[in-house]
Amino acid sequence: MDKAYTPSSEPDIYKLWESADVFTAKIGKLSKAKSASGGKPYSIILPLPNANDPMHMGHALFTIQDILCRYHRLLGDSVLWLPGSDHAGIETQFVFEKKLQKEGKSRFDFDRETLYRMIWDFVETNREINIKQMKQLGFSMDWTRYHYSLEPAIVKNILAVFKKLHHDGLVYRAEKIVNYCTHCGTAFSNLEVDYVDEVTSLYYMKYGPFTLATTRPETKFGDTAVAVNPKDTRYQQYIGQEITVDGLIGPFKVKVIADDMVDMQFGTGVVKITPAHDPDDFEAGLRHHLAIKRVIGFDGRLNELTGKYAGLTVSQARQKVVEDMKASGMLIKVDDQYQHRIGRCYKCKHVIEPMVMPQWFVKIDSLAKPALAAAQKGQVKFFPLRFKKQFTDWMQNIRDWNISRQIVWGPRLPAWYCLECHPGIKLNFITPDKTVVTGLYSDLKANYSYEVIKSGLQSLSAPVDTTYYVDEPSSCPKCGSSHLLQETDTFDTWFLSGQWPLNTLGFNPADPSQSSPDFAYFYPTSVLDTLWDILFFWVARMIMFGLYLAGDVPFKTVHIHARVVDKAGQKMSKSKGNVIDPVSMTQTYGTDALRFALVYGVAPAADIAISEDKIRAHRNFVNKIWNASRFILMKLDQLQSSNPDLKINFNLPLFKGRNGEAERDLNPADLAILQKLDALIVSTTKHLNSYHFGQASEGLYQFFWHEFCDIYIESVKSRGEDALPILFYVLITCLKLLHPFIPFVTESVYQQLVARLGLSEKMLAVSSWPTPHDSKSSVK
RNA sequence: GAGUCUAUAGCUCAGUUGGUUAGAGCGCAUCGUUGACAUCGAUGAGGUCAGAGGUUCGAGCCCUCUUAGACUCACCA
Repeated sequence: MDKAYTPSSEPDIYKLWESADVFTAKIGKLSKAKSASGGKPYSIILPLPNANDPMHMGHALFTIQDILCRYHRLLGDSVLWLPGSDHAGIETQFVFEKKLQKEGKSRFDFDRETLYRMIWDFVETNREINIKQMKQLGFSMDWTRYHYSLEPAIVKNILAVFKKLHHDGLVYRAEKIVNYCTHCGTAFSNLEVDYVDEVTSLYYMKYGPFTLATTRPETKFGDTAVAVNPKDTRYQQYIGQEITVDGLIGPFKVKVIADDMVDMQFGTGVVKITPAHDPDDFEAGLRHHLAIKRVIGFDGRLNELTGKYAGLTVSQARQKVVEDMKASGMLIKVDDQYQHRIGRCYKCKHVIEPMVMPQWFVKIDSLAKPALAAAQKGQVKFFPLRFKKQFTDWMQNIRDWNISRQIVWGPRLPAWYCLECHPGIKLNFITPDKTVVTGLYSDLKANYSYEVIKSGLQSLSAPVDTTYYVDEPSSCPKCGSSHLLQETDTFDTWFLSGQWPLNTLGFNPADPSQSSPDFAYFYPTSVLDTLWDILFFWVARMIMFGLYLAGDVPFKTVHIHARVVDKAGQKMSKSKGNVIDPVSMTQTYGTDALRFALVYGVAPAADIAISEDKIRAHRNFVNKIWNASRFILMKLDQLQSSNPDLKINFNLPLFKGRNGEAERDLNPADLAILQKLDALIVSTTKHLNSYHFGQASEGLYQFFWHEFCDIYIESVKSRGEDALPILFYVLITCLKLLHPFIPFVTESVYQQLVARLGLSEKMLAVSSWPTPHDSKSSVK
């Protein structure tokens, strides 16, 4: 054996496991019943990484799942850990557009088919890297069951589920106010908006007979009412009246409405109502049947209804409007220290512009109720338990889910419109000579053929009342025209990943009875391990889809782990320059060192502080294991050189009588180490069963280094062959206990032992979980 | 505004139903090791477990309040 453990052998060890096919799940075919608790299906679906993502510490935390899988494999369970990767809709398109930008191009230079293919190729190259890196981290995933979210069978199922939702009356189109990012060019769900406290200005302006306070003077062109509180004695005489407001581009008239939404204490107790560009005002508009007047376009600029302000961006317009109001004496005062919350795009950080536009929604109530009940009944358990409350609170207040995104990277919604029946459909397309054309079909049909429009199509926007067909008709069922176009909106990524456990296990939404054997055997899965940040995005959606489609939850336990942060408790980010790259750490210190550092001394769901120092410390631990093993084998060498016939008797004496058997004599040092080892087996098992990985790893570290190496091995240096059985017994038992955490060094050592001792279990990864030597110790 | 979490040695953190002198890694000090160990071993310094009060025979752990951070959710212009 080399003088020190060399991580460069890790890829060979991984190949050894792969060649023995130990990670491939076998349905109901267990090699042997290895322990009382073993022999059951145990499955984990990997929280699918984004296909375009380079590996970071978040991925390295899959170690937790690997520990569980390897532990259960040793228990004798039929283990499936199913890997995959996600096309990650907006995330990927965002990265790709940045790349285009560097090349001096933009997405508007291409038709959607071309753009889609370009992103596809971009993702394919990265997907391979991702897989290679996961193997480097030793993850015992079943690569024969790897899936990608855009593979044809999965997309087919997604579309079938959409049709089922539609058939069940749970899908609808509606013109609602949505969170629109003018920079990303798409709407988002409520979850994708970050609200940031910011200090801005609050403008007090003359507004007909009133003075009112607003943060958004530039939207006044879209006002269709002004509101006061019905109890406010100051304004009683105006309620129901129509007032005239000087609008900078000429006077306009609005109605004064009374609504409880108005806080009499705030500002002057008067609020201008802009239903087209504010969520609250939109709601008020519904209550009072107000007109919706759009004055901001999807490009983030004021439109033709704003006179001289048309073409200005929102912030430019605000500045100009304020200047003009000041000049004309309409501006009363400005509070420039007004603190409030501004919604920003979680992706690009630009201010979210609430917009009224047609979108696709899923009615969520009938999906959420069973999911809520499942959490409350404990059908899905949460660990740590506090996340259950967070989950149920959210599920009780859930709103309809906007599933449509105005991007190209993802499956398009399976809905088709007839252009001839609905010439009011708005089109964007690029002609063969690379000109971008925008307009209503009714205005364009004379100059452009259907074929040119279809092949160059970038996006379309159909009025909310447009008839659609969810099965592609060859011609319009109403008018017989063949001029049909498919909706250009794509699915929210989470609509796909919400069905991930079902799709990867071979569930057939069209006919559940035709689902694959994997589904029958491994569903519901055992554990879902993830970070809390996607509890609502992903976990909630999976539970809803699982119950809705398959009638059962997708996993029995949700295990929430924390974020990896740096030594100072800061989130790792490129801009802070505090990112520790897991791949380079494995190259420097070995994968095992990194893995152990990620779980050692970490409390459940507490932030995981990682530093190169910590990884180095655990590299030393890994090396300690290597050298202790080397010492024991050298001891064997020495003894065998003087006694070639030396045989090791592995029938260790029990230190308490088993079944009334008499106690045997044991050297006090032997007795002590065996008793402590038994306690270690019991505590490690207990901690793994309760997801206390930090404590499990600490116990193993303490025992191996300070009990076994410092005390026991030191004490046997002067002893002869009588010490060998217990030396090997303790070593092998420790290798098994440590293997889930640090698979490479333990397997590497174990292979040496197999070569020297001819052990019956030839591979540690599929050996057996230890039970206490003393029959009276018990493992829960 | 509602809710949740965190506060333990210089630094990063463990401490699972309350029980004897509160632990680890890194760092620090002294000594020893070069035939298991990119070292390793031995010994040591260092904490009124955020503050105050309470329950208890007994509290880092349970309860209340205070202070300081972090996070989640929420439509106030």
